[in-house]
Amino acid sequence: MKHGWYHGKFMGMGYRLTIPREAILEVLSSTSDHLSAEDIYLEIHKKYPNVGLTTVYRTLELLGQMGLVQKFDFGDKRSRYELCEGPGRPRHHHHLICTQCGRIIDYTDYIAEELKLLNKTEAGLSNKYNFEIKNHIINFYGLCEQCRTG
Amino acid sequence: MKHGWYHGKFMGMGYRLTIPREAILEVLSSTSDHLSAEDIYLEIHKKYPNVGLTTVYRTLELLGQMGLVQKFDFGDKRSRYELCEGPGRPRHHHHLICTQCGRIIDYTDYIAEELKLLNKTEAGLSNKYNFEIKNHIINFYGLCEQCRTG
DNA sequence: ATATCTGCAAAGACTTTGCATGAGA
DNA sequence: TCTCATGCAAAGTCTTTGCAGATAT
Repeated sequence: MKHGWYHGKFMGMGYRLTIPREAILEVLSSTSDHLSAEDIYLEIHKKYPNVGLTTVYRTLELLGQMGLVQKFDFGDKRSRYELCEGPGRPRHHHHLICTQCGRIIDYTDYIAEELKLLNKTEAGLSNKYNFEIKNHIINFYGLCEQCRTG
Repeated sequence: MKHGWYHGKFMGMGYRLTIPREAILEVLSSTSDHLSAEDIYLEIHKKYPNVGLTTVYRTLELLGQMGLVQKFDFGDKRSRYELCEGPGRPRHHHHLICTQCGRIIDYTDYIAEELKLLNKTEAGLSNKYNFEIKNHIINFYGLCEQCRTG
């Protein structure tokens, strides 16, 4: 088995690098979509038909704990997952979520300024609450172009 | 029936102001906790034992659409709800979420600076994507004081 | 008066758990 | 070898839906 950039991370935490785990990371790496567990399962199923949905859920949970994957709730009722780290990752981004039609727009604008503020905020919050911040989410809710006019 | 600050909003949208709806708004108004649908149901049940959980869900959905209530997902698997508007509302705040123990800390620090950035961002995004922003969420994920040391 | 809202029960959907088998280091 | 990971099936839990009766305006 070839060893990706995440190999060290797994070993370091005492986890095993298995086919399903690599497959899931591959799927997440190769898209910028916001995939649900089932999306991932179906994709993997093409290449590894014997990998079960249960394993996908368990792996996503693990990857979440490892800080490799972030879980999102966009209002449809299934969780969605995105890779946080890794080479070739799209830039840090946030989401515009249409509360009417559920459409999601990724945006990467204003990130530089935002990051400046966030870093400052994070430092202050870490200090005040003794809270170690690993990640953050910013979501904007509203109406997309179509739903505004429609 | 007395008419709260939200009466006009309901009438204006063609909705009826009913006992369960007022009761739910009252419960949400009287706490700064992040209540689940069941929390709200149980609270209301003390005073109005005949109001059903279904109605709570339906009302929260409606209030969400009206922009009065915001729905959150903090990682435990039930949705949680907070009032957005209204008199005596706690200041605009965001959340620190401990990914280990699930503890949630509200914070209101740095909001002024944040708001400045957000307004700028919102203006830019509205313009670029023709997206009408109604609301936003910022969540920080990490480890709380106890879980860091433990 | 009448369109809307509610409550109960049942269904629906996503996610988790139990347990024996299989696989990585 | 030996612990950790997987798959299947079944269970669990939150949330939604159907429908007749009740209610607000």
